[in-house]
Order: sequence, then structure tokens, then C-alpha cells
Amino acid sequence: MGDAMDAILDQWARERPDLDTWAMGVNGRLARLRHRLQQANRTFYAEHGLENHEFDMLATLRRSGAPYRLTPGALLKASMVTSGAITNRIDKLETKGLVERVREAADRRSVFIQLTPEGLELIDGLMGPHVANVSRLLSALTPEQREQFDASLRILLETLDDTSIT
Amino acid sequence: MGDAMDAILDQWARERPDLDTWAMGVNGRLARLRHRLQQANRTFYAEHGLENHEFDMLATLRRSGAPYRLTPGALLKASMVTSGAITNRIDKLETKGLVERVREAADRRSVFIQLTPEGLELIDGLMGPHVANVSRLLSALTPEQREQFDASLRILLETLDDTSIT
DNA sequence: CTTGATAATCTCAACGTTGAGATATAAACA
DNA sequence: TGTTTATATCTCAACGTTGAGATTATCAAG
Repeated sequence: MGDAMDAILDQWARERPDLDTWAMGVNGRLARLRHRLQQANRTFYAEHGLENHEFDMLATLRRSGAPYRLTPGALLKASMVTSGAITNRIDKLETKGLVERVREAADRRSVFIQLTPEGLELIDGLMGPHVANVSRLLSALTPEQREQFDASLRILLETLDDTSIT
Repeated sequence: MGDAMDAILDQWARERPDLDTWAMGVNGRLARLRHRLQQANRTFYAEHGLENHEFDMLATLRRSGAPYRLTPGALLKASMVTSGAITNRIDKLETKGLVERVREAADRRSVFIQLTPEGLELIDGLMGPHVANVSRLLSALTPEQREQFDASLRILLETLDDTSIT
């Protein structure tokens, strides 16, 4: 048995036997696995009327703790997109009534993006099923494999300087 | 030492200790690692005037073997985007003179997208440095860890039905 | 104070992707 | 042969992201 990447690496072995295929394989598998998981998550979120990135933003606000508010700047750092996209996403969630812009900071350049009661209720109800869903998707690994897999991911991220959140 | 995901999971442990964090951690780390690698690859490709997806399409044609041609349909299956994007990407590469549309199939609905001599020379010269670059990015793992990491990725992809290429 | 520099957020034109539909060809079958 | 169904590719309006710049507010220095 093999996955799609095995077939791709077979082609490379035939065409360019000089190339070491290990790194190419990992690079490709990471891309493909990420894509599959994202698709599966999208299906789950859609059942509750949310886009992938909407779930992410609600979850980011939820885990920040009461009163469940962060500035757009903080949401920007917590995401992997640019400022224009953040403004757009906040606008959409505000229209849905799941977050609201609150101006009450000392620094009046700033705004707080805060979960509404509806937003809080939605994300709190979804976290459990979401975790169960992801667990199911990753259930093919043994407990030992899981631990090693996660550890390797952490090692790679640390060397690539992935150290800041907000 | 920890990565960004460790801090995020600490927040969840504080806010929702009922949630099992392992799966969330792997899901987040996969997204982050993929993003980092894509950024690093982008930097490398940009030094040679290529976008990420342009490199991918040239590589797909290259590994298919002489005469380095595939139909848009095959390129579509090999990619993770939709048909409109494929047409657009082919157009761009054709304008750059790296591929050309060749109509000589028995089935006249079909077109071959074929590497030009310039396209072949470019991708062939880039594959070695590309592999070296990705190897460097993943070099923090020991040989044994690499093997286990790759094996786990394959197991997960197989269970998620990632089995077809073109 | 006032000026200049810094910071937070938003704006918007350019660009790429989506995805349903259009177009053209081929295959199946009466 | 004519008709229907299937297949391959392209088209294009709607939508989201990018990223530089505009806007507004704060801070530091004189």
C-alpha cells in the first residue's frame, strides 16, 4: 500500500535518480495532509454555518479568556493572513452578530473585537465536537506514534522560529 | 522551550480543561509547519522568478517523463485547485514561454501542456537546489525521527484516502 | 504647546480562485 | 444517420486576499 506521494516519488526516482526524495516526500505529504484536514474541518464547520477562518477567529477569542476580546492587531498576529483580510473577516463576523467592535480602551486608536453572547455560546458548543472530529481524523496512529509525531512537529517548528502567539 | 502551539494549548487548558488537546495541537502544528515551509519555498522560487504553483506545475510536467506533456485535466487532478485556476496558471506559464499548448491528440477536445526547452532547462536546474533547500529546512530531525515522521504522515494520508495522482 | 515620529486600524485597486455554465468534440445507441 | 449523453477545456462574475497607503490617535522632544 502507498499514498499518492509514493507514486510521485517513484516518478522522480525514474526521471531523476540523483535527487534525494526524503525531503520532497515530507514536504509533499505535509501539504497534502494539511489540505485533507482542512477539507474535513470545512465540512464540519459548514454544518454550523461557519467558514474555516471564522471558527479560528472565534476560537482565538474564546481561548483568550473573559471578557473574550482582542484587538485586530492581536488577531492579526494570531493568524497567517494580512491586515486587509482581518478587517474583512471581522466585518463578516460582526454582521453575523458573533462579535462586536467595542471602543473603550485608553488608547483610542484601538478597538476591541469581542465575542457576543451568541458568539460565545456558539464556539463553546462547537469546541468539543471539533476536538472529537480532529481526533477521529488522526486516530490511525498508535498512542506512541502520536507522541513521536507531535514531538517531531514541535522540533521542526522550533527550528523554524515559530514561537510567538497573542 | 516550546513553540507557539504550546502557548495556545496552555490557554485552552486554562479555559477549557475538559478538552483533550493532543489532536488540536497536531492540527495546529500541521497548519503552521505547512505555512512556514511554503513561505520558505516561496522565497527560494522567487529568486528564480517563479511562484509556488508555477514551480509545482513545471515539476509535475518534468516528472511525467519525456515528452514532458500532460493535459489540463491531468494537471487539475495533480493539483489541489479548481479548473479556472488551472487555466489561469497555464496561461501565465505560456506567456512566460515555459510551457506551450500543443494540439495533436486524436481527441480534439484535448490539449497537451508541454514544457518548452526553456521550461525544461529551468525546472531541471532548480530541482537539485530545491531538494537541498527542503532538506535543510527539515534537518532538525534525526535520521530515525525522519523515518518515523514520514511513516506517520503516510499512515494518516492512507486513512484519509489520498491515493490518486496523475 | 507644537512638531515629528510612531502606532493601530481601515481602505481599496490589483490580482487569483471558485464554481457553475458555455462551447466543442466524442462516444453510445437506436 | 440522428439523437443523446458524456467528456475536455475555457469563460466569467462573485468573492477573498494582498499590501501599500490613508486616516486617526498617541508619544517623545524641544
